[in-house]
Amino acid sequence: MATNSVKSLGMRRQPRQARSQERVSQILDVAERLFIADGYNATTTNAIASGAKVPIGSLYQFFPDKGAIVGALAMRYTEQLHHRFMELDATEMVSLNLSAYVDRIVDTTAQFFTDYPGYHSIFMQVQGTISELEEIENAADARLIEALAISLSRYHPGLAAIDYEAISFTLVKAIGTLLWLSLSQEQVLGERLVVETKRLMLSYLQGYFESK
Amino acid sequence: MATNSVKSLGMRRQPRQARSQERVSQILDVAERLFIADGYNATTTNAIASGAKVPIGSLYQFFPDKGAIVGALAMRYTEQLHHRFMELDATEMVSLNLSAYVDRIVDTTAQFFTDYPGYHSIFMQVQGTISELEEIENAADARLIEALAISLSRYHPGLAAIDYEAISFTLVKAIGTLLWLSLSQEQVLGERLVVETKRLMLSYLQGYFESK
Amino acid sequence: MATNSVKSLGMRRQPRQARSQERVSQILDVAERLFIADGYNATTTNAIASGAKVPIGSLYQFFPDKGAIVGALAMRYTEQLHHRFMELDATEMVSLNLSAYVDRIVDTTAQFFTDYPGYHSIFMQVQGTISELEEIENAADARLIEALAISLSRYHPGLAAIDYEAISFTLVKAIGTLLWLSLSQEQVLGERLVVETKRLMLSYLQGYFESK
Amino acid sequence: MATNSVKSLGMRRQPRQARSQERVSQILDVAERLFIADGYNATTTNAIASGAKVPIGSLYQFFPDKGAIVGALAMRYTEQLHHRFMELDATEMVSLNLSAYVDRIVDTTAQFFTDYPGYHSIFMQVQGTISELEEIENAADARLIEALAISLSRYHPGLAAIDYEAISFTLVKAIGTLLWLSLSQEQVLGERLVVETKRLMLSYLQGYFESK
DNA sequence: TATGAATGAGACTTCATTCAT
DNA sequence: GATGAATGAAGTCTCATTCAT
Repeated sequence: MATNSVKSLGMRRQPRQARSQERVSQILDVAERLFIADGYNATTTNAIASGAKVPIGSLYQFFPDKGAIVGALAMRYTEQLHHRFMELDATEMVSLNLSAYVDRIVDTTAQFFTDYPGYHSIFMQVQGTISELEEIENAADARLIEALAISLSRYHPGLAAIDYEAISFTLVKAIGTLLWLSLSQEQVLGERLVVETKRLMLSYLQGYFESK
Repeated sequence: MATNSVKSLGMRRQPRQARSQERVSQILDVAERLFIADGYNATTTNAIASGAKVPIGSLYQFFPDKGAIVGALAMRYTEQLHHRFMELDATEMVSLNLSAYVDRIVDTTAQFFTDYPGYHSIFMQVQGTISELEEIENAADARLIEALAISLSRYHPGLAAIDYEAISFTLVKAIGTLLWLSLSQEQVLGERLVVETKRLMLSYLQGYFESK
Repeated sequence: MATNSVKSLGMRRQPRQARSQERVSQILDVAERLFIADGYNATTTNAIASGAKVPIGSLYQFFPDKGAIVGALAMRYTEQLHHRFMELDATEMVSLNLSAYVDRIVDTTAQFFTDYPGYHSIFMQVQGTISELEEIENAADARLIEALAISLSRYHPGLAAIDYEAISFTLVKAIGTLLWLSLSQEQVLGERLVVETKRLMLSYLQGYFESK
Repeated sequence: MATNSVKSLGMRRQPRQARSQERVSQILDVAERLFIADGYNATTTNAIASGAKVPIGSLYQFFPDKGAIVGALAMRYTEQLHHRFMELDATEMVSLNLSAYVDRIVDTTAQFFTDYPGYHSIFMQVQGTISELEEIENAADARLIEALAISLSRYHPGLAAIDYEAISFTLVKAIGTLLWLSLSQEQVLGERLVVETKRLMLSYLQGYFESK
């Protein structure tokens, strides 16, 4: 029944023209907003299309199905994450003391969640429902984990690669959860949560870096 | 899986008779399984009913709507959590050294997630979608957080109440996420994740308890 | 499937005991109220039963099905109508002039509709849906029509029986509609409508009675 | 039955293309037939859709819900009524004597009910059940009443506007009921009822017009 | 290529009625 | 006889996706 048998991982057609790219962007923006506001299932593809002022038919020219929209959203987040960490990496992190290093990372991540509130909220909802997502999402986090692992190994060399991986995985997931939660808490608790997140990360890294 | 009693809150009728309680349990067991396997939205009330060998009409005699089923599931988890921590509390935790104390808590939590794999998986999916859930889930976690706060204050007195709260909140959420993730990882990474979780918690608590 | 194959026209079991009669009365009172308020279909038999504080099982011991409740309601109206007209008949109507005679009849009818606002409202909704009703309702109106025919023939003899019938039919239906409508109109229009109803009836009868 | 255009008010989408208009007409025709035959509540939207050979989804593209179908039916009747009375108005009614004038009006109305047997039958059933209907239906009758009031004031000037309104209201409702009933009576009684309706109207108007 | 009307499987839920206790 | 939990057919309406124009 589907004329398109290629289960593309992302989009059906790579938009090459300016207008198309704009449209895809519009669609993703609207989808993100609606997914956050109403939930993934309550958001209809028609609502996304009309919200983005794009004919539903056109939407399906860019995305093979509803899941692909979340997929593309995931890709977009991944790009952003990558971008942010490249920026972070450009600074002279190595010269910082551990506390400052931790601050930088946590603050950057917190900022990311503030800028992209859908990152967690959307993907949590879709967990296990959309098979295509698994790969993308894991990819997104994996990239982040890898970037952190590299940063850690640069900041404090000497551990095994597997250790950097494990530490990075643990931190990315724990920090991600805590900072995401901090957003939905009332002011005071939210801020305290950021402080605790830093303390958690700092203590953890100290255990690895300063135990000799 | 469990034939314990379930407190209402969204339930239409309190099942008083043995047969009814069994049915409700059946429904919840099947619902849990399907929610985990297919996701909340992909799971139909009819599938739950037929899976539990209960007429759909009967299902709706116990639960006003689909959301109430997740609600009841949440309550059931809450009961279990409470139960587990009461058991833990009964042991002489205070006499343990910090490392052993942490081990106990993490292992207990890990066991809980193994026994109730739906705890995280289901609730993450429904985040923000089901309003009635919010309260239940928050209540569930709040209870857990409070229990941990009390345990911590007993184990190592001297901090302000607000600090125990913050530490407990941080730990419950971080540990919850990490242990939940450990379940879906391959053997080796999964086990390593448990180790890291303990290390994370231990370092963090040491920072609070051993800094003088 | 039905253990009771006797499609009784009214009730399943004639309540002989005081408590039963009271219960039937309760049921009909509640049913009337709900039918008017929510409409026939939106009113559930369970709502009627619980409103009347009668177990649903008992309700079905008095009434074979939902339709029978409307049927019984119709019967009750019929009785009342009959009763009212017997009372009216007892007075010395013959001695009144035509205008006073008309006033009496219209006012009595208006009073009846005020006392039993369900009379029209319920039966209109059910038109054609409940076959058993047809007979009852027709019977109800037929009885009224016959009573008016007799009254008219007494008041002004000399016409053929068929004429009294036709006149009475015409009047009962026209007056019924107008007075029923007058109830749902705002004060002023409602009262005017009663006046016009009298005028309509008076003119019509004058055309028959005073044309010589 | 009629392929005329239908004004929105409860319609989801204004059908602009010929095919759509035809579909809407089809839906309304079938709905009318089923509502009359089985009653409003016993008629399912699926039955209407399949009867009209229109997918259920398409039906719901034109009508937001079941009630809107009755609403559209009401609008269609209103259009027809207006049309008929415009035609009647075009003739030289003023030159007729009262008896002929009454004949014209009653015959026209009788013809309308014959052509649109659903007019009364359907709306009586739904009285008070469908809120959106109230406005439409009242509008339909109101338009008819106003048209008659104008006709009366032209035919026999000299009364107050309020009187024409009251007379017209009274006549429209009374005549409507009687002629509608005449349709469901056996031949002889039906014809007699039309005669009586004319007599009723004539006497009533004579009382107003010839009383000096 | 772009559009948006059309499609129909299927979701959730209700409620008249029964019958085991 | 009295009770009310149990039943499941059936109703209304949604929405992801297609395809004729």
